[in-house]
Amino acid sequence: MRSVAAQELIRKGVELFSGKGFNSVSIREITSAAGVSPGLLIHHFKSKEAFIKACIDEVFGEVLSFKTEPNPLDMNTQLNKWKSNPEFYKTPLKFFKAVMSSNSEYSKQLFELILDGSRKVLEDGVKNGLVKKPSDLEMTNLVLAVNSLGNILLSDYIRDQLGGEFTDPEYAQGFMQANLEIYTNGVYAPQTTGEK
Amino acid sequence: MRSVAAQELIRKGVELFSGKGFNSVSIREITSAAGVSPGLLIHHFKSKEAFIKACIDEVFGEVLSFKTEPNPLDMNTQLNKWKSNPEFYKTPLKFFKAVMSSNSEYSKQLFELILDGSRKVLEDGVKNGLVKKPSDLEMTNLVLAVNSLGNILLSDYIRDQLGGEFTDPEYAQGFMQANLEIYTNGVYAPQTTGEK
DNA sequence: ACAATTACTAAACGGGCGTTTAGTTTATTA
DNA sequence: TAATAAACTAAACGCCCGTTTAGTAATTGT
Repeated sequence: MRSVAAQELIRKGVELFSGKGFNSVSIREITSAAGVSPGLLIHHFKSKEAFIKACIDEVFGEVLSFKTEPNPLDMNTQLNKWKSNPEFYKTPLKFFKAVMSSNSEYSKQLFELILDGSRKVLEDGVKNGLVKKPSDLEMTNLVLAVNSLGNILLSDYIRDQLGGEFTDPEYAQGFMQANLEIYTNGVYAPQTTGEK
Repeated sequence: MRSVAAQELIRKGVELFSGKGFNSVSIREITSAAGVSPGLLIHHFKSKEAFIKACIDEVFGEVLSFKTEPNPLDMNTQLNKWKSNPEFYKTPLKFFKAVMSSNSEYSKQLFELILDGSRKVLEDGVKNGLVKKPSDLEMTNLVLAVNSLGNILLSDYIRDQLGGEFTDPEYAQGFMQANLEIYTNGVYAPQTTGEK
C-alpha cells in the first residue's frame, strides 16, 4: 500500500516529466512541488530510475487505451474521444512522448505494444474490407505506426503550425482531414506513364 | 579563421551529440575525445550553448541538402543517394535527430525549413501531375513532413524492426516499398457504403 | 628581435545533482 | 501502553557539471 505522500510524488513526477522529460527534472524539483524532502522520494522508491519506472507503470496502468490510441486508422474515433474530454489526453500524451524520447527499455516495450495494437486494427480492417490488403502487412503496419507516433513526438511543432493544441478538435480538424485524405486516396496521382 | 583544435572540437562534438543528444554530452567528454583541455572549448566558443550553435551551423552548412531530404515524395531519390554513399548520411541524420529533439530555437527554424522544402516538392508534384491536388495543400504538406520526420526521430525503433540500419538500402527496401504503396494507393479500401 | 596577440593548460570555483546518514516524528501492533 | 516499524526531515557527502582564473607556450606582426 502506497502512502499519500508517495502517491502525490508520482502525480507530480508524471506532471513534471511530461513537461521537460526525465533528465531535465530533478528529484528536488519533484519533492519540493509535493512539499516533502528529497530523501523521502529515495526512501519510497530507492532511486530516481526506479521512481521513473514507477511513474511509467502508474500511467500505463491507468490509461491502458494508449496501446491502440495512436493508430491513424482510429483517427475518427480518436477525434470523438478528444471531443468528449480533451483535457484527459493532454498529460498522458506528453508523458508518452517523454517515455518514447527516453530510449529506455520501457520505450522499446511500448513501441512493441503499439505495433501489436496497430497490427490488430489493421488486420481487422482488412477483414472488414475497410482496408486494402497490403502486399506486406508487417511493413505497412510499421509505417503506419511510425507515422502516427511521429504526430505525437512532433506535437509541439504541429501545434505551432495549427495555432492551437492538436488534441483540440477545433484546431486539429484540418490536420485530421488531410491525414484521412492521404490514407484514403494516396498522394501520388494514378500513373499514366511507366516507371521511366 | 578557426584553429585546427577548434575544428576538431566541432567534429567530435557533432559526433558525440549525434549519439546521445546535447544534454547528455559534457564539455569534458568532448574535449578529452579531442585531446585538449575543457577550458579551450570555452576559450574558442564562449559557452556550451554557443558551441552547440556552432556545431549546428557547421552541419547544416555542410549538408544543405537536408532541407529537402526528409520529404517522403523524394524517397526513391533518397534511396539512390543512400545506395551511392550510405555512410555519409548516418551521422548527419542522427545529428538532425538530436537537434529536432532539443526544443531549441534552432529546431523550430529547422522545422520551418523542412516545411518549405517539402511544400516546394509537393507543389512541383502537383504541377507535374505526379501528385494529386490535395484539398488543403498546407495541411497535406504538414502531414507529409511530419510523417517523414517521424521516420527519422523513430529510426532506432525502425532499425530494431528491420534488423538493420534503415539508412542501409538492404534493410530499408521493404519499408520504403510499404511507404510508397501507402502514398500511391492509400490504405483505406474504396468506400462502397456512404459515411454511415 | 621583440612586443603583442593568440592558443592552450592545470587547477580550482560554485552550484546542482542523486544519494546517504543519523535522527525525529508518526503510525501500527501486540 | 510500551515496543516495533514505518514515514519523514535536515544536513551533508561525493560527484560531475559549466565556467573562471592565472599562468605558460606558441604564433604573428613589425
